[in-house]
Amino acid sequence: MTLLESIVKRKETYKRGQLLFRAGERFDFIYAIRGGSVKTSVCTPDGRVQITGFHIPGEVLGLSALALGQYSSEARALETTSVCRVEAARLDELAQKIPSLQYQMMKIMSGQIRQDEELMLLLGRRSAEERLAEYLIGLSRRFAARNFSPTQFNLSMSRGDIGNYLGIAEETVCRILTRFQNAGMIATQRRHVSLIDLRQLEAVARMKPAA
Amino acid sequence: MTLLESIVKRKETYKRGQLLFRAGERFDFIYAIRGGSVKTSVCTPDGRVQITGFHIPGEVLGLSALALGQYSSEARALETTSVCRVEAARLDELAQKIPSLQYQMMKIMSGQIRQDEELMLLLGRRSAEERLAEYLIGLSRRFAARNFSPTQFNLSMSRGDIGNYLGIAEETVCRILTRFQNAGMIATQRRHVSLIDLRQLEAVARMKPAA
DNA sequence: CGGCTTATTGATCCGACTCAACGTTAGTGG
DNA sequence: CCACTAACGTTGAGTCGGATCAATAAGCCG
Repeated sequence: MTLLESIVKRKETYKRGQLLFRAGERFDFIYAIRGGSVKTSVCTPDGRVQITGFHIPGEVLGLSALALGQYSSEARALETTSVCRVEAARLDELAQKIPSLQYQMMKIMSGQIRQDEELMLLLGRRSAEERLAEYLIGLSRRFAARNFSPTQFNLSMSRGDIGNYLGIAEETVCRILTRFQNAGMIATQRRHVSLIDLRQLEAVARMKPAA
Repeated sequence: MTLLESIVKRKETYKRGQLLFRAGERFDFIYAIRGGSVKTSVCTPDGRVQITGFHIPGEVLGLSALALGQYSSEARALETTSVCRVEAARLDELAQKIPSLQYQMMKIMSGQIRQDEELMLLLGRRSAEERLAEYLIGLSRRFAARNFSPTQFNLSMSRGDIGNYLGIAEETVCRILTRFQNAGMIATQRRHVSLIDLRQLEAVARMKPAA
Protein backbone atom coordinates (compact mmCIF):
# COMPACT_ATOMS: atom_id res chain seq x y z
CA MET A 1 0.00 0.00 0.00
CA THR A 2 2.61 2.54 1.01
CA LEU A 3 4.48 1.55 -2.12
CA LEU A 4 1.46 2.09 -4.26
CA GLU A 5 0.93 5.44 -2.64
CA SER A 6 4.46 6.52 -3.43
CA ILE A 7 3.96 6.05 -7.15
CA VAL A 8 0.57 7.64 -7.41
CA LYS A 9 -0.07 9.62 -10.51
CA ARG A 10 -3.34 11.44 -9.95
CA LYS A 11 -5.65 12.31 -7.15
CA GLU A 12 -9.33 12.54 -7.75
CA THR A 13 -12.44 13.30 -5.78
CA TYR A 14 -15.85 11.70 -6.21
CA LYS A 15 -19.15 12.81 -4.79
CA ARG A 16 -21.75 10.56 -3.25
CA GLY A 17 -23.22 8.32 -5.92
CA GLN A 18 -20.50 8.86 -8.52
CA LEU A 19 -18.94 5.91 -10.28
CA LEU A 20 -15.22 5.18 -10.07
CA PHE A 21 -15.58 2.46 -12.67
CA ARG A 22 -18.22 0.08 -13.93
CA ALA A 23 -18.27 -3.56 -14.98
CA GLY A 24 -17.13 -4.19 -18.53
CA GLU A 25 -15.16 -0.96 -18.82
CA ARG A 26 -11.59 -1.14 -19.96
CA PHE A 27 -9.14 -1.57 -17.10
CA ASP A 28 -7.37 1.78 -16.95
CA PHE A 29 -6.70 2.47 -13.30
CA ILE A 30 -6.13 1.00 -9.91
CA TYR A 31 -7.65 3.03 -7.11
CA ALA A 32 -6.37 3.52 -3.58
CA ILE A 33 -8.90 5.15 -1.28
CA ARG A 34 -7.56 8.12 0.70
CA GLY A 35 -10.73 9.34 2.35
CA GLY A 36 -14.45 8.58 2.30
CA SER A 37 -15.94 5.23 1.36
CA VAL A 38 -16.88 3.20 -1.69
CA LYS A 39 -19.16 0.26 -2.41
CA THR A 40 -18.38 -2.34 -5.06
CA SER A 41 -21.02 -4.52 -6.69
CA VAL A 42 -21.64 -7.04 -9.44
CA CYS A 43 -24.88 -7.76 -11.26
CA THR A 44 -26.75 -10.49 -13.15
CA PRO A 45 -27.69 -10.10 -16.80
CA ASP A 46 -31.27 -9.52 -15.70
CA GLY A 47 -30.31 -6.66 -13.45
CA ARG A 48 -30.10 -8.03 -9.93
CA VAL A 49 -27.23 -6.54 -7.98
CA GLN A 50 -24.99 -7.95 -5.27
CA ILE A 51 -22.82 -5.57 -3.29
CA THR A 52 -19.47 -7.29 -2.77
CA GLY A 53 -17.84 -4.88 -0.37
CA PHE A 54 -17.70 -1.56 1.42
CA HIS A 55 -14.27 -0.01 1.24
CA ILE A 56 -12.57 2.51 3.45
CA PRO A 57 -9.32 4.49 3.30
CA GLY A 58 -6.22 2.40 2.79
CA GLU A 59 -7.96 -0.14 0.60
CA VAL A 60 -7.17 -0.76 -3.06
CA LEU A 61 -9.81 -1.30 -5.75
CA GLY A 62 -9.77 -2.59 -9.29
CA LEU A 63 -7.21 -5.38 -9.19
CA SER A 64 -9.71 -8.05 -10.15
CA ALA A 65 -9.74 -6.45 -13.62
CA LEU A 66 -6.22 -7.70 -14.24
CA ALA A 67 -7.15 -11.09 -15.64
CA LEU A 68 -9.42 -9.97 -18.44
CA GLY A 69 -8.37 -6.36 -18.89
CA GLN A 70 -11.77 -5.05 -17.87
CA TYR A 71 -13.48 -4.41 -14.59
CA SER A 72 -15.75 -7.18 -13.40
CA SER A 73 -17.53 -5.05 -10.85
CA GLU A 74 -18.54 -1.46 -10.42
CA ALA A 75 -17.41 0.92 -7.70
CA ARG A 76 -19.47 3.84 -6.46
CA ALA A 77 -18.70 6.49 -3.86
CA LEU A 78 -20.94 6.34 -0.78
CA GLU A 79 -19.95 9.84 0.28
CA THR A 80 -17.42 12.42 -0.83
CA THR A 81 -14.38 10.30 -1.47
CA SER A 82 -10.84 11.00 -2.55
CA VAL A 83 -8.66 8.43 -4.23
CA CYS A 84 -5.27 7.99 -5.81
CA ARG A 85 -5.24 6.48 -9.26
CA VAL A 86 -2.46 4.51 -10.85
CA GLU A 87 -2.56 3.89 -14.57
CA ALA A 88 -2.89 0.20 -15.27
CA ALA A 89 -0.71 0.57 -18.35
CA ARG A 90 2.15 1.74 -16.17
CA LEU A 91 1.94 -1.17 -13.77
CA ASP A 92 4.33 -3.39 -15.74
CA GLU A 93 6.80 -0.58 -16.06
CA LEU A 94 6.53 0.25 -12.38
CA ALA A 95 6.88 -3.36 -11.39
CA GLN A 96 10.24 -3.51 -13.11
CA LYS A 97 11.50 -0.52 -11.17
CA ILE A 98 10.04 -1.69 -7.90
CA PRO A 99 10.43 -5.46 -7.66
CA SER A 100 8.35 -5.78 -4.55
CA LEU A 101 5.37 -4.03 -6.10
CA GLN A 102 3.96 -7.14 -7.70
CA TYR A 103 4.33 -8.93 -4.42
CA GLN A 104 2.38 -6.17 -2.71
CA MET A 105 -0.34 -6.46 -5.29
CA MET A 106 -0.49 -10.20 -4.89
CA LYS A 107 -0.88 -9.78 -1.17
CA ILE A 108 -3.74 -7.40 -1.70
CA MET A 109 -5.45 -9.80 -4.07
CA SER A 110 -4.81 -12.73 -1.82
CA GLY A 111 -6.40 -10.77 1.02
CA GLN A 112 -9.35 -9.96 -1.20
CA ILE A 113 -9.92 -13.64 -1.93
CA ARG A 114 -9.83 -14.36 1.77
CA GLN A 115 -12.36 -11.67 2.45
CA ASP A 116 -14.61 -12.89 -0.33
CA GLU A 117 -14.50 -16.36 1.17
CA GLU A 118 -15.77 -14.90 4.43
CA LEU A 119 -18.64 -13.23 2.65
CA MET A 120 -19.53 -16.44 0.86
CA LEU A 121 -19.62 -18.24 4.16
CA LEU A 122 -21.89 -15.56 5.50
CA LEU A 123 -24.19 -15.55 2.46
CA GLY A 124 -24.42 -19.30 2.27
CA ARG A 125 -24.64 -20.45 5.82
CA ARG A 126 -25.80 -17.84 8.29
CA SER A 127 -29.17 -16.60 9.51
CA ALA A 128 -30.20 -12.99 9.06
CA GLU A 129 -29.47 -12.18 12.73
CA GLU A 130 -26.03 -13.71 12.56
CA ARG A 131 -25.26 -11.80 9.40
CA LEU A 132 -26.18 -8.48 10.86
CA ALA A 133 -24.41 -9.13 14.15
CA GLU A 134 -21.27 -10.15 12.32
CA TYR A 135 -21.55 -7.15 10.08
CA LEU A 136 -21.66 -4.76 13.01
CA ILE A 137 -18.76 -6.49 14.70
CA GLY A 138 -16.74 -6.39 11.50
CA LEU A 139 -17.32 -2.66 11.18
CA SER A 140 -16.38 -2.17 14.79
CA ARG A 141 -13.08 -3.94 14.27
CA ARG A 142 -12.28 -2.05 11.13
CA PHE A 143 -12.89 1.24 12.86
CA ALA A 144 -10.85 0.14 15.85
CA ALA A 145 -7.96 -0.72 13.54
CA ARG A 146 -8.00 2.85 12.30
CA ASN A 147 -8.18 4.31 15.79
CA PHE A 148 -11.77 5.35 15.62
CA SER A 149 -14.27 4.43 18.27
CA PRO A 150 -15.22 0.77 17.95
CA THR A 151 -18.50 1.37 19.73
CA GLN A 152 -19.81 4.57 18.14
CA PHE A 153 -19.80 5.21 14.44
CA ASN A 154 -21.70 6.45 11.44
CA LEU A 155 -22.69 4.21 8.58
CA SER A 156 -22.05 5.65 5.16
CA MET A 157 -24.32 3.08 3.53
CA SER A 158 -28.12 2.82 3.58
CA ARG A 159 -30.19 0.01 5.09
CA GLY A 160 -30.88 -1.13 1.58
CA ASP A 161 -27.16 -1.41 0.84
CA ILE A 162 -26.56 -3.34 4.04
CA GLY A 163 -29.37 -5.72 3.22
CA ASN A 164 -28.12 -6.23 -0.29
CA TYR A 165 -24.59 -6.88 0.91
CA LEU A 166 -25.81 -9.39 3.50
CA GLY A 167 -28.27 -11.04 1.15
CA ILE A 168 -31.38 -10.05 3.14
CA ALA A 169 -34.23 -7.60 2.56
CA GLU A 170 -34.02 -4.01 3.68
CA GLU A 171 -37.03 -4.52 5.92
CA THR A 172 -35.34 -7.43 7.61
CA VAL A 173 -32.34 -5.25 8.37
CA CYS A 174 -34.61 -2.73 10.07
CA ARG A 175 -36.51 -5.35 12.01
CA ILE A 176 -33.38 -7.02 13.30
CA LEU A 177 -31.75 -3.74 14.22
CA THR A 178 -34.89 -2.99 16.22
CA ARG A 179 -34.68 -6.42 17.83
CA PHE A 180 -31.02 -5.84 18.78
CA GLN A 181 -31.98 -2.48 20.17
CA ASN A 182 -34.83 -3.90 22.26
CA ALA A 183 -32.39 -6.49 23.59
CA GLY A 184 -30.11 -3.70 24.73
CA MET A 185 -27.27 -4.71 22.48
CA ILE A 186 -27.11 -1.59 20.35
CA ALA A 187 -28.65 1.83 19.93
CA THR A 188 -29.33 3.36 16.56
CA GLN A 189 -30.40 6.72 15.40
CA ARG A 190 -30.66 6.85 11.68
CA ARG A 191 -27.13 6.11 10.47
CA HIS A 192 -25.46 6.55 13.81
CA VAL A 193 -24.85 3.29 15.65
CA SER A 194 -23.69 2.58 19.21
CA LEU A 195 -22.65 -0.90 20.16
CA ILE A 196 -23.59 -1.39 23.79
CA ASP A 197 -23.09 -5.07 24.50
CA LEU A 198 -20.36 -6.40 22.22
CA ARG A 199 -20.25 -9.66 24.13
CA GLN A 200 -23.87 -10.42 23.45
CA LEU A 201 -23.52 -9.34 19.86
CA GLU A 202 -20.65 -11.76 19.40
CA ALA A 203 -22.78 -14.49 20.91
CA VAL A 204 -25.45 -13.82 18.31
CA ALA A 205 -22.87 -13.87 15.53
CA ARG A 206 -21.56 -17.12 17.03
CA MET A 207 -18.03 -15.90 16.51
CA LYS A 208 -14.94 -16.39 18.48
CA PRO A 209 -13.88 -13.21 20.28
CA ALA A 210 -11.39 -11.11 18.30
CA ALA A 211 -8.04 -12.83 17.87
CA MET B 1 -0.19 -22.10 -15.89
CA THR B 2 2.13 -23.57 -18.50
CA LEU B 3 4.87 -21.63 -16.81
CA LEU B 4 3.94 -22.99 -13.43
CA GLU B 5 3.90 -26.44 -14.87
CA SER B 6 7.38 -26.04 -16.29
CA ILE B 7 8.86 -25.36 -12.88
CA VAL B 8 7.05 -28.03 -11.00
CA LYS B 9 8.95 -29.72 -8.27
CA ARG B 10 6.91 -32.68 -7.14
CA LYS B 11 3.98 -34.68 -8.31
CA GLU B 12 1.64 -36.18 -5.78
CA THR B 13 -1.48 -38.29 -5.81
CA TYR B 14 -4.41 -38.02 -3.41
CA LYS B 15 -7.24 -40.44 -2.92
CA ARG B 16 -10.90 -39.53 -2.51
CA GLY B 17 -11.36 -37.68 0.77
CA GLN B 18 -7.71 -36.87 1.36
CA LEU B 19 -6.67 -33.36 2.30
CA LEU B 20 -4.27 -31.33 0.17
CA PHE B 21 -4.14 -28.63 2.83
CA ARG B 22 -6.31 -27.29 5.60
CA ALA B 23 -7.16 -23.82 6.90
CA GLY B 24 -4.60 -22.40 9.29
CA GLU B 25 -1.75 -24.61 8.11
CA ARG B 26 1.49 -22.98 7.12
CA PHE B 27 1.61 -22.01 3.46
CA ASP B 28 4.10 -24.46 1.98
CA PHE B 29 2.87 -25.28 -1.50
CA ILE B 30 0.91 -24.10 -4.46
CA TYR B 31 -1.00 -26.88 -6.18
CA ALA B 32 -1.80 -27.29 -9.86
CA ILE B 33 -4.33 -30.01 -10.57
CA ARG B 34 -3.29 -32.47 -13.28
CA GLY B 35 -6.11 -34.99 -13.04
CA GLY B 36 -9.15 -35.65 -10.87
CA SER B 37 -11.03 -33.01 -8.91
CA VAL B 38 -10.83 -31.12 -5.64
CA LYS B 39 -13.24 -29.17 -3.47
CA THR B 40 -12.18 -26.16 -1.41
CA SER B 41 -14.08 -24.95 1.63
CA VAL B 42 -13.99 -22.53 4.53
CA CYS B 43 -15.70 -22.87 7.91
CA THR B 44 -17.11 -20.87 10.79
CA PRO B 45 -15.70 -21.13 14.30
CA ASP B 46 -18.78 -23.16 15.27
CA GLY B 47 -18.19 -25.67 12.53
CA ARG B 48 -20.46 -24.76 9.66
CA VAL B 49 -18.80 -25.27 6.31
CA GLN B 50 -19.12 -23.45 3.00
CA ILE B 51 -17.68 -25.07 -0.09
CA THR B 52 -16.10 -22.30 -2.16
CA GLY B 53 -15.27 -24.19 -5.31
CA PHE B 54 -14.92 -27.42 -7.24
CA HIS B 55 -11.67 -27.56 -9.14
CA ILE B 56 -10.65 -29.51 -12.20
CA PRO B 57 -7.39 -30.11 -14.06
CA GLY B 58 -5.57 -26.98 -15.10
CA GLU B 59 -6.62 -25.00 -12.06
CA VAL B 60 -4.28 -23.70 -9.36
CA LEU B 61 -4.99 -23.86 -5.63
CA GLY B 62 -3.50 -22.23 -2.57
CA LEU B 63 -2.70 -18.73 -3.75
CA SER B 64 -5.02 -17.08 -1.26
CA ALA B 65 -2.57 -18.16 1.45
CA LEU B 66 -0.05 -15.63 0.18
CA ALA B 67 -1.26 -12.67 2.23
CA LEU B 68 -1.01 -14.23 5.67
CA GLY B 69 1.36 -17.11 5.06
CA GLN B 70 -1.24 -19.70 5.93
CA TYR B 71 -4.09 -21.31 4.06
CA SER B 72 -7.47 -19.74 4.63
CA SER B 73 -9.39 -22.67 3.23
CA GLU B 74 -9.06 -26.40 3.04
CA ALA B 75 -8.80 -28.50 -0.11
CA ARG B 76 -9.93 -32.10 -0.33
CA ALA B 77 -9.78 -34.57 -3.22
CA LEU B 78 -13.19 -35.64 -4.53
CA GLU B 79 -11.71 -38.63 -6.34
CA THR B 80 -8.25 -39.93 -7.09
CA THR B 81 -6.42 -36.76 -7.99
CA SER B 82 -2.91 -35.96 -9.12
CA VAL B 83 -1.32 -32.58 -8.62
CA CYS B 84 1.92 -30.70 -9.13
CA ARG B 85 3.25 -28.90 -6.10
CA VAL B 86 5.48 -25.86 -6.09
CA GLU B 87 7.21 -24.88 -2.87
CA ALA B 88 5.95 -21.54 -1.70
CA ALA B 89 9.41 -20.70 -0.39
CA ARG B 90 10.80 -20.98 -3.89
CA LEU B 91 8.26 -18.64 -5.44
CA ASP B 92 10.30 -15.50 -4.87
CA GLU B 93 13.36 -17.12 -6.30
CA LEU B 94 11.47 -18.44 -9.28
CA ALA B 95 9.83 -15.09 -9.89
CA GLN B 96 13.24 -13.53 -10.30
CA LYS B 97 14.24 -16.05 -12.94
CA ILE B 98 10.92 -15.91 -14.73
CA PRO B 99 9.71 -12.34 -14.73
CA SER B 100 6.31 -13.16 -16.11
CA LEU B 101 5.59 -15.69 -13.38
CA GLN B 102 4.24 -13.15 -10.94
CA TYR B 103 2.07 -11.75 -13.65
CA GLN B 104 0.70 -15.23 -14.30
CA MET B 105 -0.05 -15.65 -10.64
CA MET B 106 -1.77 -12.31 -10.46
CA LYS B 107 -3.93 -13.27 -13.38
CA ILE B 108 -4.90 -16.46 -11.63
CA MET B 109 -5.79 -14.60 -8.45
CA SER B 110 -7.63 -11.92 -10.34
CA GLY B 111 -9.63 -14.66 -12.05
CA GLN B 112 -10.34 -16.24 -8.68
CA ILE B 113 -11.74 -12.99 -7.34
CA ARG B 114 -13.95 -12.70 -10.37
CA GLN B 115 -15.22 -16.23 -9.87
CA ASP B 116 -15.86 -15.60 -6.19
CA GLU B 117 -17.89 -12.53 -7.11
CA GLU B 118 -20.08 -14.74 -9.28
CA LEU B 119 -20.63 -17.14 -6.43
CA MET B 120 -21.53 -14.31 -4.08
CA LEU B 121 -24.07 -13.07 -6.58
CA LEU B 122 -25.49 -16.55 -6.76
CA LEU B 123 -25.57 -17.05 -2.99
CA GLY B 124 -27.03 -13.67 -2.25
CA ARG B 125 -29.57 -13.07 -4.95
CA ARG B 126 -30.79 -16.20 -6.68
CA SER B 127 -33.53 -18.75 -5.99
CA ALA B 128 -32.73 -22.41 -5.47
CA GLU B 129 -33.86 -23.33 -8.99
CA GLU B 130 -31.76 -20.63 -10.56
CA ARG B 131 -28.76 -21.74 -8.57
CA LEU B 132 -28.99 -25.31 -9.66
CA ALA B 133 -29.70 -24.44 -13.29
CA GLU B 134 -26.72 -22.12 -13.35
CA TYR B 135 -24.59 -24.74 -11.68
CA LEU B 136 -25.38 -27.33 -14.33
CA ILE B 137 -24.77 -24.85 -17.13
CA GLY B 138 -21.47 -23.83 -15.59
CA LEU B 139 -20.35 -27.44 -15.41
CA SER B 140 -21.42 -27.97 -18.98
CA ARG B 141 -19.31 -25.05 -20.16
CA ARG B 142 -16.31 -26.12 -18.20
CA PHE B 143 -16.48 -29.59 -19.68
CA ALA B 144 -16.99 -28.17 -23.15
CA ALA B 145 -13.89 -26.04 -22.72
CA ARG B 146 -11.92 -29.19 -22.07
CA ASN B 147 -13.39 -31.03 -25.03
CA PHE B 148 -15.61 -33.29 -23.04
CA SER B 149 -19.27 -33.68 -23.77
CA PRO B 150 -21.17 -30.62 -22.57
CA THR B 151 -24.39 -32.60 -22.33
CA GLN B 152 -23.32 -35.84 -20.66
CA PHE B 153 -21.05 -36.00 -17.68
CA ASN B 154 -20.40 -37.49 -14.28
CA LEU B 155 -20.42 -35.45 -11.11
CA SER B 156 -17.54 -36.12 -8.78
CA MET B 157 -19.32 -34.43 -5.89
CA SER B 158 -22.30 -35.59 -3.83
CA ARG B 159 -25.72 -33.93 -3.66
CA GLY B 160 -24.74 -32.73 -0.21
CA ASP B 161 -21.66 -31.01 -1.61
CA ILE B 162 -23.65 -29.38 -4.37
CA GLY B 163 -26.21 -28.13 -1.90
CA ASN B 164 -23.55 -26.80 0.39
CA TYR B 165 -21.79 -25.02 -2.46
CA LEU B 166 -25.05 -23.44 -3.64
CA GLY B 167 -26.24 -22.57 -0.16
CA ILE B 168 -29.28 -24.86 -0.22
CA ALA B 169 -30.19 -28.12 1.52
CA GLU B 170 -29.29 -31.49 0.08
CA GLU B 171 -32.97 -32.40 -0.07
CA THR B 172 -33.72 -29.28 -2.07
CA VAL B 173 -31.07 -30.27 -4.59
CA CYS B 174 -32.76 -33.64 -5.07
CA ARG B 175 -36.21 -32.15 -5.34
CA ILE B 176 -35.19 -29.59 -7.92
CA LEU B 177 -33.26 -32.14 -9.96
CA THR B 178 -36.42 -34.22 -10.00
CA ARG B 179 -38.40 -31.18 -11.05
CA PHE B 180 -35.97 -30.48 -13.91
CA GLN B 181 -36.20 -34.10 -14.91
CA ASN B 182 -40.00 -34.07 -14.95
CA ALA B 183 -39.85 -30.94 -17.08
CA GLY B 184 -37.72 -32.82 -19.59
CA MET B 185 -34.72 -30.56 -19.15
CA ILE B 186 -32.29 -33.14 -17.81
CA ALA B 187 -31.96 -36.80 -17.01
CA THR B 188 -30.06 -38.06 -14.00
CA GLN B 189 -29.00 -41.42 -12.84
CA ARG B 190 -27.12 -41.23 -9.63
CA ARG B 191 -24.08 -39.08 -10.46
CA HIS B 192 -24.47 -39.25 -14.19
CA VAL B 193 -26.23 -36.23 -15.69
CA SER B 194 -27.55 -35.58 -19.20
CA LEU B 195 -28.59 -32.09 -20.17
CA ILE B 196 -31.45 -32.43 -22.62
CA ASP B 197 -32.81 -28.94 -23.06
CA LEU B 198 -30.02 -26.43 -22.51
CA ARG B 199 -32.18 -23.61 -23.82
CA GLN B 200 -34.81 -24.16 -21.18
CA LEU B 201 -32.21 -24.60 -18.49
CA GLU B 202 -30.70 -21.26 -19.40
CA ALA B 203 -34.13 -19.69 -19.20
CA VAL B 204 -34.49 -21.00 -15.65
CA ALA B 205 -31.06 -19.67 -14.74
CA ARG B 206 -32.09 -16.36 -16.33
CA MET B 207 -28.71 -16.13 -17.95
CA LYS B 208 -27.64 -14.79 -21.24
CA PRO B 209 -26.62 -17.56 -23.66
CA ALA B 210 -22.90 -18.37 -23.60
CA ALA B 211 -20.77 -15.52 -24.86
C1' DC C 1 -24.41 -60.95 1.97
C1' DG C 2 -24.65 -57.13 5.31
C1' DG C 3 -23.51 -52.68 6.81
C1' DC C 4 -22.69 -47.96 5.28
C1' DT C 5 -23.04 -44.06 2.63
C1' DT C 6 -25.73 -41.52 -0.68
C1' DA C 7 -30.07 -40.32 -2.82
C1' DT C 8 -34.95 -39.62 -2.92
C1' DT C 9 -39.49 -38.42 -1.33
C1' DG C 10 -43.05 -36.83 2.03
C1' DA C 11 -44.87 -33.87 5.90
C1' DT C 12 -44.48 -30.00 8.54
C1' DC C 13 -42.78 -25.61 10.11
C1' DC C 14 -40.62 -21.19 10.27
C1' DG C 15 -37.61 -17.35 8.81
C1' DA C 16 -37.50 -14.06 5.77
C1' DC C 17 -39.76 -11.95 1.69
C1' DT C 18 -43.26 -9.12 -0.41
C1' DC C 19 -46.58 -5.69 -0.36
C1' DA C 20 -48.25 -1.77 1.82
C1' DA C 21 -48.61 2.23 4.61
C1' DC C 22 -46.54 5.68 7.17
C1' DG C 23 -42.98 8.55 9.60
C1' DT C 24 -38.59 11.04 9.19
C1' DT C 25 -34.64 13.32 7.33
C1' DA C 26 -31.74 15.62 4.16
C1' DG C 27 -31.26 18.05 0.10
C1' DT C 28 -33.10 21.39 -3.28
C1' DG C 29 -34.41 25.49 -5.19
C1' DG C 30 -37.18 29.51 -4.68
C1' DC D 1 -34.26 30.46 5.40
C1' DC D 2 -38.08 27.81 4.66
C1' DA D 3 -41.18 24.87 2.06
C1' DC D 4 -41.26 21.07 -0.74
C1' DT D 5 -39.89 16.74 -2.29
C1' DA D 6 -37.53 12.64 -2.83
C1' DA D 7 -35.01 9.36 -0.55
C1' DC D 8 -34.56 6.72 3.46
C1' DG D 9 -36.21 4.22 7.46
C1' DT D 10 -39.67 1.75 10.17
C1' DT D 11 -43.48 -1.22 11.15
C1' DG D 12 -47.38 -4.50 10.19
C1' DA D 13 -49.87 -8.37 7.78
C1' DG D 14 -49.83 -12.17 5.08
C1' DT D 15 -47.44 -15.61 2.22
C1' DC D 16 -44.14 -18.87 0.63
C1' DG D 17 -39.68 -20.98 -0.39
C1' DG D 18 -36.81 -23.76 1.46
C1' DA D 19 -35.23 -25.92 5.90
C1' DT D 20 -35.85 -29.62 8.98
C1' DC D 21 -37.31 -34.05 10.50
C1' DA D 22 -38.28 -38.60 9.18
C1' DA D 23 -38.63 -42.69 6.57
C1' DT D 24 -37.31 -45.45 2.70
C1' DA D 25 -34.65 -46.95 -1.40
C1' DA D 26 -30.55 -47.75 -3.96
C1' DG D 27 -25.76 -48.34 -4.79
C1' DC D 28 -21.10 -49.51 -3.02
C1' DC D 29 -17.50 -51.97 -0.77
C1' DG D 30 -15.53 -55.09 2.25
